[in-house]
Amino acid sequence: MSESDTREKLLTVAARLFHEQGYAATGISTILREAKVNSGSLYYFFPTKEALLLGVLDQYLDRLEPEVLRPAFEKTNDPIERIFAVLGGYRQMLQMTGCAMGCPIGNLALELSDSYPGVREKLAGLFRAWCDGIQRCLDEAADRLPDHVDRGMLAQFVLTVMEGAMMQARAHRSLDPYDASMAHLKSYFDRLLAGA
Amino acid sequence: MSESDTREKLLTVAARLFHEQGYAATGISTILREAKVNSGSLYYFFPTKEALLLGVLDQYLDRLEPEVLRPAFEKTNDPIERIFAVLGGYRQMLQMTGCAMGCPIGNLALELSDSYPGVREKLAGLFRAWCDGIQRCLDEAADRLPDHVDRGMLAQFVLTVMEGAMMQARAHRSLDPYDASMAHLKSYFDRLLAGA
DNA sequence: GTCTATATATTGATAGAC
DNA sequence: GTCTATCAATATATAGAC
Repeated sequence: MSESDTREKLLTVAARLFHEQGYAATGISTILREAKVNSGSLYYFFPTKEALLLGVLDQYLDRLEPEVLRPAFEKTNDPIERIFAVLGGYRQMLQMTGCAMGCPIGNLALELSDSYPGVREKLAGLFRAWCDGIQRCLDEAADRLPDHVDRGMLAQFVLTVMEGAMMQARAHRSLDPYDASMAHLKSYFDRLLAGA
Repeated sequence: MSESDTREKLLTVAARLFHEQGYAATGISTILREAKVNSGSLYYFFPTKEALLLGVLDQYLDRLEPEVLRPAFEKTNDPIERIFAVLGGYRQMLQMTGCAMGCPIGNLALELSDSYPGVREKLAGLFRAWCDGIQRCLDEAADRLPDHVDRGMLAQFVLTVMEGAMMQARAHRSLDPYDASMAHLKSYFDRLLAGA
């Protein structure tokens, strides 16, 4: 196994465990066991557990465009439908995990925004990048939206609804709250687009 | 100090620390030190750390009506304004903590929905109770809302937006995302109320 | 870069006197 | 109900040979 394979494997396993169990609840020893890597190797690449987390967050940023946004955008050419295609992707993730796991970024944001400043900044950067993707869609649909709408703020609202909806779906172990919130978001968009 | 004073103090300190640091990141020893209580006393009242958490959640449910809903409802008689008064209360909490702490229930929901079944159910119960409070307002305003609106789902949407907005405020350490999302929620309500 | 062995602190929880 | 002392397990991290 090449050097960077080990690094990648550690990032993959750590990302999965942080997502499944949370950061604090995931022990280094569990990561080592599941990645089949020894302690010395992990600490060769990542001096601390926090550094490993930062690596995981960097990886999420790298994968946002190719694995989250682009696949959804490819489903349709209508910019507003593209936004709801992204939201549909998260619904699929909920469905596949029985509404157990939620958004990996959102989970970490509420678990440890405060604890580590560097982590908080990276999480904020991830949210900003996600919103940028949504805003690109909104900008494309600018002529269909009322003039007074701040498209950056509207993108932020879309993220807000998505994260809140995933939280509710997870807490209730049901897609219903997610679908209900998506329906209202859709209704809001319909009204915005109609009353331009 | 009377027996139940000790229990109350443990619940108060544990609630604060779980809110500030998260559940997994909060050690029993820290709770004992800050509550000035000895190990034996804690385990007399709560057989495990999880039981202590369940106690904290029970306390949150007890205090929802008197400390969250009623104070907000007393600020105005208009049922829709009452909803936004509740949301304003959370804004105040964000402001007082420099956007550091977020919603105690939401934080716990994303940290440990999956880990402990009993905990997840109590969290879901808390969310349901909160939504019930909002729905009472919506029911009062039923004649001003379009007939097709499911008021339970709309209450759920209000919670979704509130939780998502608190997450964003915390991640960005700024009230702006919270205010932006509240403005959009208000705009949605205005459109619903106008187009009844 | 990887290996094994280990250090040190802290974790949640218990025992038994009072 | 509260106290002190302590347990066994686990935590993150390190040392040093290979």
